[in-house]
Amino acid sequence: MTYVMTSNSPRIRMVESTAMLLREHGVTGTGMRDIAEHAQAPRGSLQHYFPGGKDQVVSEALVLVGDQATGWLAKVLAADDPMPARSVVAKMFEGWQRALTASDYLAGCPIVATVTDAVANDQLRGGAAQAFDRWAVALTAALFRGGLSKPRAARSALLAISALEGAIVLARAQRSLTPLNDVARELDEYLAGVLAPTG
Amino acid sequence: MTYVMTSNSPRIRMVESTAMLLREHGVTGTGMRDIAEHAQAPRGSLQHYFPGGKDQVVSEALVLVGDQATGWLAKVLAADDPMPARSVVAKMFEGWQRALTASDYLAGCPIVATVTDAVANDQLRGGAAQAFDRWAVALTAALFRGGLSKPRAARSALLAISALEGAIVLARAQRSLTPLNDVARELDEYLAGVLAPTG
DNA sequence: GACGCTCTATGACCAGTGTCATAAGACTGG
DNA sequence: CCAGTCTTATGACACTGGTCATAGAGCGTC
Repeated sequence: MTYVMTSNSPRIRMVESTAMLLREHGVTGTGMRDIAEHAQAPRGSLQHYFPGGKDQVVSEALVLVGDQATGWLAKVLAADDPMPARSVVAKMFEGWQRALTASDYLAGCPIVATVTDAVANDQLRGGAAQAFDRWAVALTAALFRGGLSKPRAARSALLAISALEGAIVLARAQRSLTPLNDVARELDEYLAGVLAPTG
Repeated sequence: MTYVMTSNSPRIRMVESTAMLLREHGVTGTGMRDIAEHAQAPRGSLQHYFPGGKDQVVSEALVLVGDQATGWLAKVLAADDPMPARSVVAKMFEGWQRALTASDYLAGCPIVATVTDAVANDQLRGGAAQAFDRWAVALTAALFRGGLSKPRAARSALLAISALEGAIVLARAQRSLTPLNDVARELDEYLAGVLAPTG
């Protein structure tokens, strides 16, 4: 699989490569040599830019994916007319449907991968928690602007993220979009109910 | 952490140990030596009982957790009076809340762990898919008996499993039950809406 | 008792890991 | 031009991974 690198800086390239490799192989499955090779950078540069070792590279990769997740939500928030909550969630799912088919169901969420095989590592676990939190905060804001009450938006964001993450895992296991589609549909129905005037 | 082994058979003990270790360390993070040690069995026995190597042990562990997941759902189905759908889902979440606090947020779902760092391994990926499928089928039946229509029960089961799995990951990352609680609450509301006569 | 089978036990091998050490290149400021 | 710093490049180390090979117990059967 070929990836398009967005930067010429070796440092950034390595962080991006780490994020990509994490998706398919997890933390323990991704070696420092793999990262260097994928980023087309020498192994020595890894040591140079990331004296904190593997933990540092992975941590920065988590920050990067946090940026990506919150990035388009920030755009949605900055748009002139508010996007309805149901559309926000729907678009989030669509993005992952594309990602899954494009990677032949190999790519998953790097944050989930980090949690599942590095819970015991406080630095990485904390980084994952922070990434989730940033995502949840951004989505909460978007859902609030999209018509949900504040406390409801927070809980709905948590539900949407959880359901999405779980559905991604199911979809990868079955190599099928069905879980993602079904979950998106029921989630939409839930949102419709929550948004209904008959609160 | 001490686990209670349910069997004296070394073979079964090793499969059980594998399932337990998978929860905290994932596939790549769990070594054959770890399994043997945890099961208090010699390394040679692993080779003897599982000539298929690590893949075989992990696969059998996945079958085991599939059994556990479908086990109590079968009991629910066999009960005289049907358990309402909302209660079924609620109880599923409660079980995981206990598991998380008991393990200090270290233990996750072995199936998720397998998918996240062994997607490329067809045998393991297939085993995970099968475990998910058995679970979904059993839960669908329980939800159907609990008051949902057949097609709705299938999609709701997918949503519930996805949301649960995702919430487990979030909870482990944050070392908090909040995601699990919030997700359970919103899921319950969704089920209430789905069950409402005003379809 | 000797055989055969199941199971236990241990040592070795090779490929892989993250990290360290060291040196060579590249490029800027004087 | 040359000194100094940033970056690249490679080799080595200590360790762990799964697997293979082989031998040793335990035990029932002919």
